[in-house]
Amino acid sequence: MTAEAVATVAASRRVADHLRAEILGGGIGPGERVRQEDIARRLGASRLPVREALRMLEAEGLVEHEANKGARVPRLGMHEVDVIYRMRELLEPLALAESLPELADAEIDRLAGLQDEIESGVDIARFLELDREFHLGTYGGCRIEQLTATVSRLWNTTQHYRRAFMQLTGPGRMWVVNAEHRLLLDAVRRRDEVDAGRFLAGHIRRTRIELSHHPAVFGGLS
Amino acid sequence: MTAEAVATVAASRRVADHLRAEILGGGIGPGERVRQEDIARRLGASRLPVREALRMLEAEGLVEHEANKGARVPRLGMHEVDVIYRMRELLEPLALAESLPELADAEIDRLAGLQDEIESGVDIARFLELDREFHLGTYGGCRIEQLTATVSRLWNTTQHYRRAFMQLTGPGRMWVVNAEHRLLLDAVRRRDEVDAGRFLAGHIRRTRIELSHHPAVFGGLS
DNA sequence: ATAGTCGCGTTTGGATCCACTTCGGAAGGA
DNA sequence: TCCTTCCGAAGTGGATCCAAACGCGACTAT
Repeated sequence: MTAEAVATVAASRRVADHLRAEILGGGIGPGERVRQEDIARRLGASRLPVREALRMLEAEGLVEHEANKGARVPRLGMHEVDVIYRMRELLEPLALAESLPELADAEIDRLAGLQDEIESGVDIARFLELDREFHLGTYGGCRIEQLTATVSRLWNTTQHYRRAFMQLTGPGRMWVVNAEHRLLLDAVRRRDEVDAGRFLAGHIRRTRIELSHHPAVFGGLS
Repeated sequence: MTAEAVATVAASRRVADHLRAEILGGGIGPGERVRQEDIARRLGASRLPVREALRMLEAEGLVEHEANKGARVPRLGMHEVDVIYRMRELLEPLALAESLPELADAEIDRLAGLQDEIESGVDIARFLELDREFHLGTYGGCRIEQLTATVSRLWNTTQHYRRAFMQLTGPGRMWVVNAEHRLLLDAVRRRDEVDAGRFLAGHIRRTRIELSHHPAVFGGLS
């Protein structure tokens, strides 16, 4: 319609990006249906790229698909989220070790800047964005597609429960997060993969355990 | 064509299953292109379900997609396969621990039967099928979709290199595999997740190291 | 009054058709 | 002779149209 065809990126990718952002931002929420025609009209595209986009998101674990019944955002139980966090404890130190030698100093500076903004006091939505950008940023040097893709999937599928947890508990224990991030950053700067991996695994493990103390995060939703 | 429309399974799933079997069976091989029209004509379907199937397989890591250039089976380097095996060392013991309490005795008997057939002496193609069925079977009790899907992906993307390795080295050290499988099976029967996890990690690690001693597996391919 | 059944609307699944990009080859000029 | 450029074929991306399946509501019969 309007002159939006500036960059000829594939429509299916554009749709997928939009839907991903909407789901991660909390606009859709677990258990909610995603109707093809709605999305198509809303994004000004045909249903076909929407279908392909939904297949991609299904691959990323962001939606689940049932034959003749359409797509919906999956609803996870506490145990499932717990195991996904255990997977993160195992995989992310590996991704970090792969990334460390390739990580440019300038990039580490940028990550430190993100942490500065986190400590400056931001709202929950912004914190979730920054935290994600910070951690995934530390894996930016990892060239193993399978590993980075898997880690992203694990982050994506649990995003909603991180938000619910933050909304439930408030910023009271944010100082712990900040301390862990600072220690992690320092180890990254020293290119010390052992230290960095230990801090990282501890950071994820502590979050997992705190999550398990708040079952309300998984019970009461939209 | 023929009356194959017995069960009305979605065409896209049928296409995906067929392609997956063909790629895992070695019919397509790394670096090879997968043209939509070819597949569509060959399976008697339109190009649309083929496109959706390719998107699913892309999600499973079996093909990679480039805009306006189509899909091809990815070609992995030695380091990439090495890291994927490290991921397996970390994740599969977790999947096994999740699976063990739910695994029925009858299922364990069936897995032992698979190992019997492996030891009876089979060709490489059959061994690859049995080995895959054996290991993934031990994770059959794991109810965490993200974990089982990830493990399957890791198996899928490295299948071709396992085949190349077997063809290169022959069945000389098969007794090691058999011993490891037997020890693993025994620990599984005892529902000992610590022992089982240790044997499993060792099994994967040994394979990874042997693979790394044979760079020819990654160099010479059609 | 309630439970079962029929039927219509909504939504997804699939096929055919058209447009755009890419790659290979041939022709022309330096 | 070799490089450049243009053209055609092939293949992918996208849109519209048609068929099939699920869900909900109304109606009927017991």
